[in-house]
Amino acid sequence: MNGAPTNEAGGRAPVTPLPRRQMLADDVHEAIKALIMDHAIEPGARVSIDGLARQLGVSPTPVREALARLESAELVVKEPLRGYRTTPLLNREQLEDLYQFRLLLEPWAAARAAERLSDEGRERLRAEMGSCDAPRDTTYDAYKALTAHDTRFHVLVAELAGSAQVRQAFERTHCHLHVFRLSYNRGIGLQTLDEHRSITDAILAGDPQAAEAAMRGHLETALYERLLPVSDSS
Amino acid sequence: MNGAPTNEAGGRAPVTPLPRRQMLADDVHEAIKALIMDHAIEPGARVSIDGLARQLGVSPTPVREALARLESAELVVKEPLRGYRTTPLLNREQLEDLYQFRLLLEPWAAARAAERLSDEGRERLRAEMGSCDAPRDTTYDAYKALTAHDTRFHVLVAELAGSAQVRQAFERTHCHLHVFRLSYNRGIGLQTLDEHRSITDAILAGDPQAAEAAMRGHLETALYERLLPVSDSS
DNA sequence: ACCGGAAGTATCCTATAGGATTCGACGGTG
DNA sequence: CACCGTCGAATCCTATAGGATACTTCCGGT
Repeated sequence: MNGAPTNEAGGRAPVTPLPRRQMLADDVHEAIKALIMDHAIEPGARVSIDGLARQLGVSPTPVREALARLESAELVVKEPLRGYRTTPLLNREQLEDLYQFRLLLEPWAAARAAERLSDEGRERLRAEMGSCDAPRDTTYDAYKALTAHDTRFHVLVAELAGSAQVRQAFERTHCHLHVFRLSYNRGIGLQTLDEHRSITDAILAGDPQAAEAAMRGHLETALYERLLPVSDSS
Repeated sequence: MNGAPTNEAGGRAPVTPLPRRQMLADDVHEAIKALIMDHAIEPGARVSIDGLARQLGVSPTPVREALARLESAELVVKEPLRGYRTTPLLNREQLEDLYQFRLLLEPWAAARAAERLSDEGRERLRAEMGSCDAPRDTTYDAYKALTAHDTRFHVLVAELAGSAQVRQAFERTHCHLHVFRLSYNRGIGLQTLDEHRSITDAILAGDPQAAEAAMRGHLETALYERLLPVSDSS
C-alpha cells in the first residue's frame, strides 16, 4: 500500500514521502501567521478564538491548536481566561538585543560554513544566490520576496555550519517576522543583496575569517543603518 | 484601573498578578513533560492522544493543545495522521552540538553578567547559591533537585546578562531535560556545585574575563568528563 | 510456505454542545 | 456627582459525538 512496491517503471526517486498534506490545523497556523505579518491583526490586539474560527470557516478546535503553537513561538501570548493577544512590536532595546543575539550565532556559523564547505553546500549556496532576482520596484510583494530570500539565506548559512541547534535557535527568533512587522512598508534596499554576495564569496573561497567579518558587518549594517532609523521615527 | 486604586489599608504589595491558576491544558502540559522526563514514556515511543486523556482523566482536547505546545518545544514530533512520538535521545553528535551552542551563548552571558552586576542581581545570585544544599545521597529526588538548581542557575546568569533573547534561546534548548533523560540514574556529582561557585565568585567580583573562562570551563568539563563517558557506554 | 487482499479495530481529526468565567453596561444609593 | 451592586452578553474551556484514516490480523490463493 505504500509507494508502489512493484513499480518497474520508475524506481528512481527513492523517497517521495507522500506529502500527507492534511492537517487543517497546520493551514490555520500559516493563515494566522500571515494575518499577523500583514498587520491584518494589529500588534497588541486581542484575537478571539471563535472569531478567527468564524473568519476562517473552521471550528475552534484547530484554531486553538494553532494558537498554542504560536504561543510557543512567542507570537501571541495567552491570558488564561481572557483569550489570546498578539505580542507587541519590538522596541529599540529589544531590537538591539535581538541583533546582539544574532551576532553571537551567525558570524560563527558563517566561519564554520566556510571551513566545512562541501560540493553540495557550494551548489546550494549558488542556487540560492542565483534564485534571488533583484527587485526593481518597491511593491509589497517585492519586499515580501526579498524577505523570503533573506530568511532562506541565513537559514542556509546556519545549515552549512552543521549545527542544528544554531539553525533552530535562529529560526525560533522569528527575526524576519519582527523586522517585517516593524518596517513592512519600507524598502530594505538592494544593499542587502550585495552584502549577501560578499558573505557568499567568502564562504565559497573557504575563508572563515572573511566570512565571519562579512556576516558581522552585514548584521551591524542592517541594525544601525537600516532598522534603527526606522525604529526611531516611530 | 489596575490594582486597587483607593486601597488605603495595604498599598504595599503593588502587583500581585493574581495567579489565575486555571487552565487544565497547562497542568496537562506539565504532566506530560514530567512523564517524558521520568521515562514513563520511553524515548521514541508513540504517545496516543486519547490514551493520555484516559490516563490523566481528561478529555482529548487539552491533551491535544498540550502536545501542540510540546511539539513546538521539540519534545515530541507529530506524524500527521499517525499520532505523536517522543523525540529520541540525543546521540553523541547532537550532544556535542548542543554544548557547542551553549558555548556560544553562556560564556558571553557570564561576562556580561559580571559587567552589569547590580545590587539586586548580587542578591539573587547569593540567594540561589545559598539555597542549593549539597545532596549527600544519590537518590532520584536528590538528583532531581540538583538538576533544578542547575537550571535555575544558568537561567539566572542569562537574566543577569540582560538579554532576553539569550535567556529564551537557552530555555528553548531544554538542555537539562535532554541531559536528564540521558543520565537520569547517574549522579552528576558535587563538582557541579564547585564550578557554579567559581562562576559566581567571578561574577560577584565583577571580572568579565574570569567569569567567561569559568563558564567555558564548566561547560567543557560537563560535556567531556561527565556526559560523553555516559553517552559512550550506551 | 509465501504472498495478496479484506475485514476489524484503534486512532486521529473536526464539529458541536454545555458549563464556567469575565467584561461591559445599567440603575440605585450616599 | 460619584460609587457600587446586579444583570446580560460575549468569550473561553472542557466534554462528547461522528466521520475518516491508518494499522493489524486473518484468510484464501498460488
